[in-house]
Amino acid sequence: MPKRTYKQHCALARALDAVGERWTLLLVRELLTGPKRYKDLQQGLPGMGTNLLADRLKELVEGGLILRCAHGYSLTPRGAQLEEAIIALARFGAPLLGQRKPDEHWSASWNVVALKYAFNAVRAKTLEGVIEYRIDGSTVQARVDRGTIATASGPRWNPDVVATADGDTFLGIASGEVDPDSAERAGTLLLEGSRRVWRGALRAFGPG
Amino acid sequence: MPKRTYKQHCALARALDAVGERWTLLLVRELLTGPKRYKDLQQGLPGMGTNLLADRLKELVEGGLILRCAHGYSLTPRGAQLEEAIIALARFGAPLLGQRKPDEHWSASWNVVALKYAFNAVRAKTLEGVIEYRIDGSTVQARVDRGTIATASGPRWNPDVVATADGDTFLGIASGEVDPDSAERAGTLLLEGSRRVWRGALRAFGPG
DNA sequence: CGGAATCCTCTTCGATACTG
DNA sequence: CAGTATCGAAGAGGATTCCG
Repeated sequence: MPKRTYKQHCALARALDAVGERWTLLLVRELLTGPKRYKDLQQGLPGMGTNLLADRLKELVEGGLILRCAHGYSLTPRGAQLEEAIIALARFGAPLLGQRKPDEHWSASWNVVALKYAFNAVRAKTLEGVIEYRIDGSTVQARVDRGTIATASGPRWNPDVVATADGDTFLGIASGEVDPDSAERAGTLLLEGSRRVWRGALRAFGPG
Repeated sequence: MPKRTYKQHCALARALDAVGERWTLLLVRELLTGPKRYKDLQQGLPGMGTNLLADRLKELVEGGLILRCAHGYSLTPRGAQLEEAIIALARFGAPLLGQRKPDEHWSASWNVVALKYAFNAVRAKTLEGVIEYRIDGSTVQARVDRGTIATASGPRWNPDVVATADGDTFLGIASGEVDPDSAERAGTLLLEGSRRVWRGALRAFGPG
């Protein structure tokens, strides 16, 4: 099996040899929020052939980027180093998001990554606290402290404010098409806890 | 032409829809150092079919990432936004570089990108000045000022120090396999100008 | 000569069916 | 549940040819 390579002595080409094939970075994105089973990966990657998923998993294990574990597959520390590149790519792709098309898939867990790329360290300078997002039944947390951010895919920290809404409402707020105050009055967005932290979060994660 | 897409409402998937196909990011890398003609691109991307290059160029023009210009093709401001993602990927790929294999291509112009990803803002805090690298006849400059870096693919600024060597010597120094002082004594590395700035550059760009 | 379009072969992808 | 096997469709790679 002569694996296809660019044959360039270049760091970018090497990275693309390792993770540049179709589906690979999306697979890593799935594992960025914690270990996943084969079945969960399939559901998070609709359209990916099951043989291809098996192939990619094998490649990534051989490359030392992921690990077989009791609960399926998880990222190694080396694999987790891809987070920065994924965030940078996502930041580039964000302006292309537009409105969600009817045939497009969407998963609440992708918001963990979204929080990171949307996070604006400069505007978050004065923000400190934990924001908990409850989206379509799943929980995502962001912990902001002195211009840095940490995220979690479940309830890890004690939240200062809890925001509950369905996916479309959050997507609308994130894109700037939905006004948070209006959504709250309309009852599609429910806020519990510190208003001050919530307003800071809007500043840190909002568009523009 | 139904273009292949991941059909996910996710910023990473959107980015990969736009630039995730084979060769695309390497093509953008070529243009990061300035406008290039079709022929130059072919030479910088050995192994890429000419039809594929034409297709990719068309896609990128349609996507607003590159522009036809008098001298061939150049990046638009939007296309230049890919630099951060490319640097992040290259930083991930750098540990995979190893030694240059005999069948691997290498181009001096790739060092412009390399300087950026290898640049360590923390260690460069006290460095200020312009370093000029002359590699196999081509000139690359790095301008460091208060922890920030700018690069140029030709002689744009007045250099504080000029380092002249062949590609293998620079690759060896970058990977830590060649000691700069030994290389200088051996005559494979020639330094002209400020020793202080050179030592600072070694700290800012060196491995480890 | 630079800048492609065409043709043909080979590999990879994606979907479905199948197995331990 | 976690994969393997199969096969048609799409994409990639190389050579050649065409066009201005």
